[in-house]
Amino acid sequence: MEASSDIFPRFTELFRTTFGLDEAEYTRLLACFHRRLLPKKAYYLTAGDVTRGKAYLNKGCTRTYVVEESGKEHVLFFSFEDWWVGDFQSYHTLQPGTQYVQALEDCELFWISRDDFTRLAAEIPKLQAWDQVKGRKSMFATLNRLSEVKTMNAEERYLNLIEKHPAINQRISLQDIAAFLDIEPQSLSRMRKRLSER
Amino acid sequence: MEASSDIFPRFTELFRTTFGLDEAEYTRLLACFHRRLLPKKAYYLTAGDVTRGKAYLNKGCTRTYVVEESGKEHVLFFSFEDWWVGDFQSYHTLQPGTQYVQALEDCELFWISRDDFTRLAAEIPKLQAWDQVKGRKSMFATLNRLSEVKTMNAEERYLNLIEKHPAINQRISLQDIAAFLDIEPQSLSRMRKRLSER
DNA sequence: CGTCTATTTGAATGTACTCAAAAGCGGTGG
DNA sequence: CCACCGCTTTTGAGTACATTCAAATAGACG
Repeated sequence: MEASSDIFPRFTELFRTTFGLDEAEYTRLLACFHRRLLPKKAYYLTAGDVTRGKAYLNKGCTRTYVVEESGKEHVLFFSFEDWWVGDFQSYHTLQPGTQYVQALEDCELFWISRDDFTRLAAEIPKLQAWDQVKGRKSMFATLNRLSEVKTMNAEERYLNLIEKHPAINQRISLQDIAAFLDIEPQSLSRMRKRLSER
Repeated sequence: MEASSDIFPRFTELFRTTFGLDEAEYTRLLACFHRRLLPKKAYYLTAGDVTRGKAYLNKGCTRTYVVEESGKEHVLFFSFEDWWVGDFQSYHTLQPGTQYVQALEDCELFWISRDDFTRLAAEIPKLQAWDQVKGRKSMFATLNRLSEVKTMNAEERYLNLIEKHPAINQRISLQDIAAFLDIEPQSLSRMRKRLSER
C-alpha cells in the first residue's frame, strides 16, 4: 500500500504520531498492508476459516457473530472505523475459527498477513509492544462484556449500547441490535416503544 | 518460598518439566513466591482492591464474581488447583478492580508480586513468553465464555459445566452454581429435579 | 409502481421470577 | 447423644415478561 495520508488520517496518526514510528519504519509497515474493499453484506470471515492476517477497518462497520445449532445468530460485537477485525483465536492458533465477520456497510480494510506482521513485529519492538497492549485491552473489553452480559438485562444493555454509540440506530438495523442483545427483533421493537413513552 | 517439590508437584512440573527452567532459574523463581493460606470464605481480592501480584492456586477452589447494584452476585468463573487467580485488568492497569475472589474451600496459594514477576520475566525470556501465551489462552477462554453465555440457555450451560467438571456438585454449592448460571437457586433446584426425572 | 424485506403490533404461551414456607443438613453446646 | 440453631435446598402458588405464531404496516430498492 502506498503512503497518502490524506485518505487514512487515523491510520497514519496511529502509527506515526501516537505510536512514534519513524519515516522509514512507517514506510516499511505500510508496504505490507493491502487495501481491501468489502461491499455491504459481504463476509470478511466465516466460521471454519483460518484467519490469515489482521485488518484495520478504515471505513464502514461490521458485525462479528456466532451461530447456534438452531441457526440463531448472536452478535458478539460491532466494529467501526479505527478498529481491528479478525478472529483472535484463529489468528493465534491457526485453527479454523467460529466467528463470522460481515460488513454492515461498504467497508474499506487495510489488511496485513500474519507472517508479515510477525516479521515486522520482530524487527520493530514498538510494534510488538503495541500488539501486546492491544491484546490486553481487548482482553479487558471482553471480560467487561462478559460481566455486562451476566449482570445486566436486555434493556440495561441497550441503554448502555446507545450511551456508548449514540448514533448506533442510524447505522445498525434493529435485527442486528436485537442479535447483539440476544433478544427477538419484536422484543426490541416493543422495548423501544416502551422507552419512548417515558 | 523454599524448594520441596513434594508438596507442590504440579507447580514444580509446570516450571521445570513443561516449561523447561533450569535449576538456577527455578530456584530464583521460587524464592520470589510466598505461600499463603486462605481459609474457606475468606477473600483473596475484593472490588476496589488493586491487584499487587498473581497467585498460583495449589489447593482448594475459589469463585470470582462481580456484584450488580441490586446486590445480586454473578460468578464469572470458578478456579481450581493449578490455576492462576487475580484480577487481570487491575493487575495490568494498577487501577482498583471490580472482581471479588473468594475461597470456597481452605486454599493454599503461591503468591508473587507484580514487581518481582516483571523483573523475573525480563531476566528469563521463557517466563515472558509463557506469560504471553497464558494471557492469550485466557483471552480465548473469556471469548468462548462470552459466546457460551450468549448462545446457550441456563440448562445447556449447566450440562456443559458438569461435562467439564464432573465433580462440581461435590465441591460447589447450589447457590454458587446458580450464580454462575445467572439464575435463582430455586430455578437450579427445579432444573436438577427435571433433569433427574429423565 | 411493485416487490421484497424490515419493523411494528396483537394474542396466546411458556418459563423463570418473586414471595413464602417447609424440609434437610451440619455444627454447637448442653 | 440429643436438641437446637442457622443455613441450604426443595417445593408451592401466583406473576411478569420475553417468546412464538401470525398478520399488518412501513420502507427500501429496482
